Amino acid sequence: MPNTRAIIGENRLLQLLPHQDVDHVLSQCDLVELSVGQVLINANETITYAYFPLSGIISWEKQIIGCPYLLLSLVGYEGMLSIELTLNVNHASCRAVVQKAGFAWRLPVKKLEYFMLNSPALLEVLKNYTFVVISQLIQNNVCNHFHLLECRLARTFLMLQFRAKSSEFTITHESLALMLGVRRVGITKAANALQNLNIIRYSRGHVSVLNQPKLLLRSCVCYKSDIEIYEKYLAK
Amino acid sequence: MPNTRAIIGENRLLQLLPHQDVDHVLSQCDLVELSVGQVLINANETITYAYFPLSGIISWEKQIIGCPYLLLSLVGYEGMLSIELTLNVNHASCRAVVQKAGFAWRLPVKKLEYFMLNSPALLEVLKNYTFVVISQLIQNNVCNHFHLLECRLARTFLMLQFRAKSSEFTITHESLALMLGVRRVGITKAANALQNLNIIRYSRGHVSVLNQPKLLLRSCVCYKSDIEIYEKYLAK
DNA sequence: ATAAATCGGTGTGTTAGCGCACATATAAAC
DNA sequence: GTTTATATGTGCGCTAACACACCGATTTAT
Repeated sequence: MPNTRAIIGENRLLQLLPHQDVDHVLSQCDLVELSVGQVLINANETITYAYFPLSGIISWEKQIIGCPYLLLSLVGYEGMLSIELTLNVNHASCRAVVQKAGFAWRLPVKKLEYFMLNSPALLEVLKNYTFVVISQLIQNNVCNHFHLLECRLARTFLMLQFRAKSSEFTITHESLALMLGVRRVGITKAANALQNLNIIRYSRGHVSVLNQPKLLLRSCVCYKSDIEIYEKYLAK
Repeated sequence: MPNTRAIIGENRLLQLLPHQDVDHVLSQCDLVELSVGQVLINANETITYAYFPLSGIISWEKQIIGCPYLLLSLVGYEGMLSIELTLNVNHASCRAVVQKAGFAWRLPVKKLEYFMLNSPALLEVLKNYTFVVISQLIQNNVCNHFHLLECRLARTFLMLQFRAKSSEFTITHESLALMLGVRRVGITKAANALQNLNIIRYSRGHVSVLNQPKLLLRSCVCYKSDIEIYEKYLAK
C-alpha cells in the first residue's frame, strides 16, 4: 500500500525493524484515525492497545489530585503510546489525549507481548524508546522547574513542529497552558513576546513558526537534548 | 552470614528473589561501603556496576547546563542504582551521590546482564522496579511543579526516614536545597515552620522526626502515592 | 443576520521563591 | 582555648507566575 503510506505517513520506530518483522507486526495492526480531543486512555486504566502514530500527535499528561494536568511527553510518528508495556505493566501511568488529528497503527496488547518474545528487533527498539522517554521525563523535570515560561513555550512549539512535520499546526493557548501547567494568560503573554519578535505568528489556534533558528535560540537547551538522545538510541 | 546481615541490612529487591537466585547473585557481588558525598557515577559515564543498597541512601540527581542539580529519586534498601541497565543501556542518565553512609551489594554490569538472561525472577523484579522509578519521575514532575516547598520538604523528610529506617538521620539544609532545587534559605524557612509545629527537630544536620502522622498531613499526597505504587509492583 | 461560543488581550493586586548580603551559633581543629 | 569551618537565621528588594475579573474580536450555529 505505498499510496496509503504516502498519505498517512510512517512510524519511525517501526521503520527501524527488518522488513519481515514490520510485515508481521503490521499484519496484526489496525489503522485507526486519531481525532483531536480524543482520550485514548486515562491514568490507571488497563491498557488494551499500543499505538504507533503515523501523523497525529498524542500528549501524555499526568494529574495529581487538586492540581491541573501537566504534560510529560508528546508522542508522534517518532514514538509509541504505552511504554509501560515494555516493562510488562499493563496499567496506564498517565492520560493520553490526541492534540493533532492523524492516523496510527493500533496493536492489541496480546500481540505486542507476542512480538516482544518473538521479534528481538522490536524488543530492542521498545527498550531503547522506553529509555528515551525516561530521559525525556528527567529532562522535563529539570526544565519545568528551572526554565522560564517563554523558553518552555518555545521548546513546546519546536516539539509540536517536529511531530507535525510542518511549521504550521493547530493548538490553542488554553491547551498549551494545560500542557505547561500554567494559566492561559501566561501563555498569551509568552506567545505574544515570540510573535512580536516575528518568530511565530498565531491566530485563533493556528500557529505558524516563521523563524525556526530564532525559535531555537529563544528556547532552552532541552529540545536539543531530547533530539540528541533520540538520535543516539533510535538512529537507523 | 546471618550476623553480618543483621548489621548491614537487606535489600528488598533481592529479597523478592527465590533463595537459589539470591545465592547466585550474591556470589557475584562485592559488599561495598558507601560514604557520604561519594559520587558513584556522573551523568553520561559508562556504568560498570549496579548497586543494591542495604543501609545507605543514594540520591539520583540531574543537572542541565546553567541550572543547579535537581533530585529525581532516592535509592535505598528498597531499590537499585542504575535502572538504565534494565533497558540494556549502559550510560548513566544522572549523577548518583551518597547522602547517607551505609553498605551496598555491588554487581558488575556483565554479571547483571548474565542474570537478566538467566534469572527470570530477577528480570521481572528489575522491570517492575524500573516501572516504579518511572512512576516516581512522573509524580516528581507534577509535584515539583505544583506543590509548595514546605509540602515537598515534608515529603522529602518522609522519604529519608523511610530509607534510613529511622526517624533520625543526618542531612543539611544545603543538601536539601540542592535536592529540591531551591535556595538554602528556602529550606531554612520551611524547615523552621515544621520545627515550630513540633513535627521535626533539627540541629546542624541532624534531623529527628518527632511526629510522623503530622508530617504526613503537612506533606503532599506524593509520598503516599510513591509508596502505594511500590507496594503494588514490588510486594512480597 | 443575529446569537452564541471560542479565542485571545488587558489590568490590578498578591505571593512564593529568588539574589545578595550579613549575622549567629555550634562543632571541629590546632 | 582560640581559631576556623560548618550550619543556620534574618532582612531587603525583586520578579515570575498567580488569582480574579472583564473586554474585544473572530468564528460558528441558528
